[in-house]
Amino acid sequence: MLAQTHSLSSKVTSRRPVPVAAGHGVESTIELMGAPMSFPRNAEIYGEGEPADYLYKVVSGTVRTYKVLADGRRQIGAFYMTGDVFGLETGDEHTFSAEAISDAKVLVVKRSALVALAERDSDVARQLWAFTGRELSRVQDHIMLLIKTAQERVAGFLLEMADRASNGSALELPMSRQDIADYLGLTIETVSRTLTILENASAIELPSSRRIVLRNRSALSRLNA
Amino acid sequence: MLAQTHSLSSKVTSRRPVPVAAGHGVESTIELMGAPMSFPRNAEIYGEGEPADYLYKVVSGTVRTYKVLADGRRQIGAFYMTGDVFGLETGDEHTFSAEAISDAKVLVVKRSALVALAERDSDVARQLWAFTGRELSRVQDHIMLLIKTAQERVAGFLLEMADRASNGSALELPMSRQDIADYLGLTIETVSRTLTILENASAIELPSSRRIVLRNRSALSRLNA
DNA sequence: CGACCATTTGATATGGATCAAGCGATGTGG
DNA sequence: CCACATCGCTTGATCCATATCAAATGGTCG
Repeated sequence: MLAQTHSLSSKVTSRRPVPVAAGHGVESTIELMGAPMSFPRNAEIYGEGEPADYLYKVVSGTVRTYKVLADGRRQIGAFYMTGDVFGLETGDEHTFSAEAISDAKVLVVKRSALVALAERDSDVARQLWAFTGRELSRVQDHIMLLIKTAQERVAGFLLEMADRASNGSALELPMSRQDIADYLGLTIETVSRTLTILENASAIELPSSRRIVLRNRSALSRLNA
Repeated sequence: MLAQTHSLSSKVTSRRPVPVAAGHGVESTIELMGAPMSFPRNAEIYGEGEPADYLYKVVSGTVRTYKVLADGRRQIGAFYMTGDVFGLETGDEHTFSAEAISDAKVLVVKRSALVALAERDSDVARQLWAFTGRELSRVQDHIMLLIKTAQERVAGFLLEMADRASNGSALELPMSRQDIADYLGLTIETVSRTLTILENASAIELPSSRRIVLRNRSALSRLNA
């Protein structure tokens, strides 16, 4: 837990009028009800086991969620980028911790407000469900990555990132090798070596360590098994 | 796809009156609306990519869900036992296939019926959401298993099964070593060897291959990291 | 420029996979 | 009722992908 623990109680009462009618989903509701907050690089947004009173939507920057095992192994559950919603739980505690990877702005919404809204507005209810459903299928895909070889994992990771955060075929990674390794269940050395192999196979280019150009997507897809 | 593809259209129109009022959840609704069906050992219940028009609740027996990669590797997503709900999707296709591990009876409910009900009954809506949420946290736990050592995975698996399907410390496994291996991301040989190691460490006893007695849960928990 | 941190590269170790054989339970036909 | 085939499981021997340990390189910031 960092110094930057947020006390939202005041901020969350939105400055703009709360939405009333049905017919529009949570997306806009979050925009309307969300209180903007900023977190510096590596700041904790919430910790595993803390009450899940808020959900979040990334405005800018990138967020990682993770768990640490007793012996220090860390597993990153997901990376969230602009537009992604995270921190929504059906239980009352966060099951992962969340940190800003880079300086990040997020909208923060009180969960109880949305749940109350969902009571009356079945559109909102459906969208809350849909968020959890999307998360579920993301995690299922993640499992399919974790049973593959190192090359397949790294290729899959690059394709996933390209789908989400690329302009054309150039890719600017916000996260470190350690983050990638902990997401893929590999070591930084293996991630680094694998990237070199992919570069030598001219599937990618590495102008700098955080910048990756996908030269041959079909080769990557093939590797992705 | 097996011969036993089910055409439910007729059966699903329930013989008992459809529930009316709010205040009770999906659980009882499934009991009321569900059409009982039986699947023999190894029968397919649904296939990956098929329309997810129904959801299921296990009455007896055990069900596995799985995906197969291009090269034949199979990953089992989950085992569902008596009382468990499976096959509920937020999208319109099943993301995994489902098969009966042993002869199984399930209740089958048309998803559209529940979704329609959820429109009016926020209790039902909340429970649909909760099912997906429970599934999500199961899959997240599964990920945490997959990054561990073989001993930790097997120990974790045994503890999980004990929590769900044991009378006292005796455990009757409905699934084969191959199923366990494909759930844990290991080979059958490694599963078998690991069980032997746990037996030699007197953490468990193996009266027969499908019967396992947990002798020392805290040792298993310790292994579970 | 120099210190620091992230990343890459190299050398070696090892956990689990693979290949292969043996074993025990279950079922079938003679 | 027994011989034998079959199938699932265990055990053994070897191999290999990735981890671990260690050093070199590069990029960033004072």
